[in-house]
Amino acid sequence: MNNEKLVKLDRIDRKILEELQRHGELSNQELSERVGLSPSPCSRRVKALEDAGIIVRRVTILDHKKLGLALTAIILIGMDRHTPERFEAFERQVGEYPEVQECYLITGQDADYMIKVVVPDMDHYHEFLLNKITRIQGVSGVHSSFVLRRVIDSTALPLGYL
Amino acid sequence: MNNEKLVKLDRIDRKILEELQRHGELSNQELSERVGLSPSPCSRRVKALEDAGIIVRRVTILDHKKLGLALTAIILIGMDRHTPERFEAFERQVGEYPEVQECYLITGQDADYMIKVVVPDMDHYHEFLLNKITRIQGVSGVHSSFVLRRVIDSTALPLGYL
DNA sequence: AAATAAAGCGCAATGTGCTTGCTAATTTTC
DNA sequence: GAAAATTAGCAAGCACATTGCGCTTTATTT
Repeated sequence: MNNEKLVKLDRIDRKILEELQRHGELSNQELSERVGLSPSPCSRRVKALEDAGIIVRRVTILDHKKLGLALTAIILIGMDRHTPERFEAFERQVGEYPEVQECYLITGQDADYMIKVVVPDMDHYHEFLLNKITRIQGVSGVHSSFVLRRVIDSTALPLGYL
Repeated sequence: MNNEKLVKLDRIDRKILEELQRHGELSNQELSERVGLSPSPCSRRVKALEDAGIIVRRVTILDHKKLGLALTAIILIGMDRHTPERFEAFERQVGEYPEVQECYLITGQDADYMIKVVVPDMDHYHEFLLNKITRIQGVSGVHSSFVLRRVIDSTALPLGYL
């Protein structure tokens, strides 16, 4: 549970992570075959990776189009004052909105936050922006971009550096 | 496998999706309890949601800091010419780089692509930008921002609109 | 409104896969 | 190079997922 430094990972651990990041549905049996291990040590390694906090959680990815959520927006947001109170209030408020999938505090003179928002269509986006984002105290500048095509949409980390 | 219109989803289906998008590790047994169903119909519903393509895939989320991947960058990229060949070449090339977690073709006059990149540190980022991104044919403008804090980092879709 | 058709739930049983203890082998350390 | 520690593999016990089936509930039709 601590945020301490890197745990030692051998080649098999990396293989396990590589497989699981892309195929979270894999049974332990199939995973063990792919990494060249028998089921029991494979299961133990996965558990160790979970306990070490390297494996954070498992999630299920849904199809937004099939759920009627066709519009994804990237919004760059600037704040009027860079005080902790402003930031805290913004972050607390943004956390209340399920439409916000990602929110990062970023560097750069153009914006303080970058958020990714998923909504059904442009009407809902407009409503979201006006009634939710621009209403938050301290939001001074907003610049919207819309996703035309998802070229890459992954959660996988590059494990080649380890 | 088709991209046809929305399948009808009742309240229980939505509950299942709501649980699974946040807790992909849930056993069918525990899921069934949470949505107020016995295991068998719950399993059948999940399978139906998979077959309908609403459940796309399961993934495992890893801890980047523990893996020594401390730097996340948001890069806005402009292209010199807006021709299909340019776009195709860029997208093909970017797909080769495991550091790129997301890549979206977006609207806006400032940029054509927004990509999210994960690397160990600033040195590696610099190298990545110079040797990989700016080398791609047609890349004319690049603007980098760096993630200072991950306020929200989720893959969950807002299911309240259904 | 009554009857029929359709869809979905729950129970039970079967089969598969996960997990834990233990022994042997491999790797690491001094 | 020897001892100690870590880790793989085997086997067994156990838990869970899944499939068939009868029944209830909902939807449809006349």
